[in-house]
Amino acid sequence: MEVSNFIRNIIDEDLKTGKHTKIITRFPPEPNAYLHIGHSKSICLNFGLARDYNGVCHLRFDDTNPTAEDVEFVDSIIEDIHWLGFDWKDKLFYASDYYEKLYEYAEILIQDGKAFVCDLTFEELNKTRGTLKEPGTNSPYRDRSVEENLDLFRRMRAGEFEEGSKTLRAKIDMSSGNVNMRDPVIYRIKFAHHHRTGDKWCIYPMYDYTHCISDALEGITHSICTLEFEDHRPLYDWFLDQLPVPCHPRQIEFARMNLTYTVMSKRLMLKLVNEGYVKSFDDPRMPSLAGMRRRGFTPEAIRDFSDRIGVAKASSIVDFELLQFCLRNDLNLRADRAMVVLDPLKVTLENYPDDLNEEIEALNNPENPDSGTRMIPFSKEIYIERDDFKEDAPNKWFRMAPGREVRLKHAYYIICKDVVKDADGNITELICTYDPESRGGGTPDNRKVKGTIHWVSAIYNIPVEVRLYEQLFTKPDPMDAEEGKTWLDYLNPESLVTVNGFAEPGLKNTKAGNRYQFLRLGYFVTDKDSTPEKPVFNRIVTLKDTWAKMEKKM
RNA sequence: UGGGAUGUCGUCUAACGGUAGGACAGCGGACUCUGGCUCCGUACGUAGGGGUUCAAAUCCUCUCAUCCCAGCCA
Repeated sequence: MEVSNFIRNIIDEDLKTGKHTKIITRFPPEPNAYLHIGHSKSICLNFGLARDYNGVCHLRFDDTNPTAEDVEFVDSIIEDIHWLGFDWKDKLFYASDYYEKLYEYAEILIQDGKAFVCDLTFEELNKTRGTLKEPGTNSPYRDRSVEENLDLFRRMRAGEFEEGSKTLRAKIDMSSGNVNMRDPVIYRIKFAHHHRTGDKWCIYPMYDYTHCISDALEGITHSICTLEFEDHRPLYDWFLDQLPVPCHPRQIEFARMNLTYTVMSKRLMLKLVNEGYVKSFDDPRMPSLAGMRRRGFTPEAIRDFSDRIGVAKASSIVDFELLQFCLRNDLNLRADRAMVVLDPLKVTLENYPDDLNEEIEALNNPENPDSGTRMIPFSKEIYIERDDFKEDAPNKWFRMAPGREVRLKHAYYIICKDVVKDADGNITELICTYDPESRGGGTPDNRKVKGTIHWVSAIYNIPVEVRLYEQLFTKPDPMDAEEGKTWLDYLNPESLVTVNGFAEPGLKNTKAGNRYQFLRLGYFVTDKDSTPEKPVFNRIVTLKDTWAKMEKKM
């Protein structure tokens, strides 16, 4: 699809004026958490730009805080981005690759009198920083000599000082309205083991200092980040202006994505897992890419979704319905159909020969002529969906009801003659007749039937477990809680309903990751818990249900 | 008088002084061996006031609303 947005306008202009002849973007995750659907916007944006403009997108891990980061996350992030369909070839970088260069630049800053070693404690520093409305005050260590600063900084690196006892700070302006400019810390002491550099360093550079220089070292042309970094841009530019860096990338901010019925912060996702509201980080209800992957969402649908939501600077919350649309749109063309009954009601065809065993041919996917056909066993006793029968049916109902004729998908027309009930009045069975002339779903007299329902043989079927997933929350914006409530009060108790159903036998050897449309029910994916003895399916998304909508209005 | 940003159909987004367009959702209909898909039709919007201009979503101005910032996190 064609996309137009303010970032592309900027790039078009830069290419037109000759500011750049080629663009380089980057996706810079910190390896301290799993990726979620919100990240996919940034991933699709950065890699998509590189793809469309014939440029390059780097993957760079922003690993400057060893106490939070771990290889576990670099591995999962790499897996997720690849799964989404993007690749960076040999352009895989780590901010930690630049530690030595970053250190050299810091000495330059000191030599130029633009950075100083500060002995203020954490609390003291906070006190002198001022508030949002009041300016801060200069550190008493601000005017140390270049020689002293250099000596102290080198000794910081050498490990002579305790954690927290000293920092290296940029000398900018303690009275700036932008608190980021109030002599920000650029190095802190941490005696921590880094997942890549090991114990080589005991001082680590801060984000603001590291990010802009990393961008410059990699020749990034457009450094695209989210809105909350807008306040940091003056600092980004300040560092690059002070230092002899190879280029000065342009930072551009866009609004991060929010999605209805979803929480996306790392903290909240962690709580959902740790406190058992979901089973794991790849629980199919989680907004993590791992969860969505297990849920059966396709990378194609997520990329399409990314294109459709666009990019802008106004904060927004996207309807989850759009993602569902993208999913159905993609799956409709690709998922083979299958018949599964989740809530069985037995139907006996009284005029069907006792000893007849037929196989019915069925189209795998009417949207895809190449998908071929399969055979489904038919028998005198079958199961239909309990919902598809109504004893007192309204006029507009054209599924099964006493005396009404319906079509069994791919098979025969049947008419309900009798309803069998137990002592409590529950319907236990339907006695029907079938029209042998209607085999394959049509009759010589071209008789029309309004309703077509799905079914499985009551004899030749396999039991399957089906996990019906819905939104994790009942409120579009769970964070917008009423008085006295929290987001956890809006957890949907029915976000997972597990049912045991019956499927056509062909599903026996399904493999994890296979996707299907269970006719009239929705799209499903085989879960990794699946075995040949007991296939397990996750519902990806339901089909649109016009009848349910009509029923609601009645 | 801290600083920074943002306001366009219900939602997301386009327009770069010249017909406010698209998508999802909604509504109505056609088609259909899935009440799916597809197709057709339809309703709905420039936060508010003032100004500049032949012409303003777009430029100026005031107001209002919302979001972000006081980690040795990113």
